[in-house]
Amino acid sequence: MSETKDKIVSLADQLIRVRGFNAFSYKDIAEPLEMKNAAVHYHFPAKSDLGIGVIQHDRNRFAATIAKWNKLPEQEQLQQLINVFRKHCHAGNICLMGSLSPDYNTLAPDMQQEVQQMAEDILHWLSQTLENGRKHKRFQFKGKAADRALLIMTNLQASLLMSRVLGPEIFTRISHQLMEDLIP
Amino acid sequence: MSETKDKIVSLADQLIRVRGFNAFSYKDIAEPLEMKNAAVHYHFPAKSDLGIGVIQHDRNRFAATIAKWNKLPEQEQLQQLINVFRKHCHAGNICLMGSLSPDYNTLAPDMQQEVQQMAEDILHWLSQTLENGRKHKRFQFKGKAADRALLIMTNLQASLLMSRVLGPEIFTRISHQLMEDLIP
DNA sequence: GTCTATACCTTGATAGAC
DNA sequence: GTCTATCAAGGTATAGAC
Repeated sequence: MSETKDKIVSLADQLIRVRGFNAFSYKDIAEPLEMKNAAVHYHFPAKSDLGIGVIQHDRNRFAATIAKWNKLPEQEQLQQLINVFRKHCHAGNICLMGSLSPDYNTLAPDMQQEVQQMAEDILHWLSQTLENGRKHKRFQFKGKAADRALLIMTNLQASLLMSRVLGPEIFTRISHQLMEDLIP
Repeated sequence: MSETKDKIVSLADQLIRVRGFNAFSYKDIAEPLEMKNAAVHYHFPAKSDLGIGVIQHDRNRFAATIAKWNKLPEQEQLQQLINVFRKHCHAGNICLMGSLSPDYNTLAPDMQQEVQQMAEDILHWLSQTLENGRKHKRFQFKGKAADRALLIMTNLQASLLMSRVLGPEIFTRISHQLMEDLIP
């Protein structure tokens, strides 16, 4: 990936999180990078290509990140995930899923599929982590790990949405209570 | 509120939930109602006026609805709320908060304030209901009722988002596990 | 309350020179 | 790879007749 392409993806990622996929334009990419509208279209012909680029970049980064956490005890792995969300929260950002899923119906099919796979990625990892943590007596919870992963995932995702409206202390309260529920 | 105004608000409500505030236009309102673009502007001069109209309509309806539930035992009140969300889910809709909070940064200040108040409305009611339910031994949960309300609210809100991407069984799993956690 | 007509802007996207 | 130039389409919003 060229350096320019990389900068475009980074900026688009920010814009999606801060304003939403349907609320930014190629102009918002081109201007800060001091290039022309058409130059952006050279790298990403259609807007959905740009969206897909952003998601794939995020999925790769996520895969690399959880690989680094691999040896940590499960409760610390989860805490690391929460820290990632906290950083987003204090930067005023929401997560990609939280931004793209409301717009899902307006997205091109190939971009929809990418969103779907991103959701499956993170749920799969979280289910595994919860399951292992329970096995090692580091977590306690009722029901299936996959269902618990859904609950925690929705907590984190929507906590960023609510924080945007009601302030960042919302995130703190949610993440603390969530951890307290889980630790024996 | 005139009948026409009412139809406009209903349709705008649908469009916000299905496609998002920044992804529908006055044309999408005017055409199905067989009127002209300008006629819609007569009722709602700016798009933010329309957005505010939709939110206020929803807040009023919510207030009327919870008043009707007032005499029910708390776990049934919560189940009623879940049923409302389930209906949205199967219609392919998300909740207003779930749709408007990602777009929050792009909204006019007076519309932002309305979104904020809507969030406070529902959190206030849910906190009270949880607190009363715990007092009457119909609910069990750790921590403050206000924090628990945040967890449950984010579960419900984001369950509609995830259902849109991964299918409606996501909502079923989340709402069941959520209730099971809460019932002694 | 609704219409026609229109002003004015931004959008996503393309063609072709360099 | 980036540019200038341009496109058609669609957006919000307003003026003024009926």
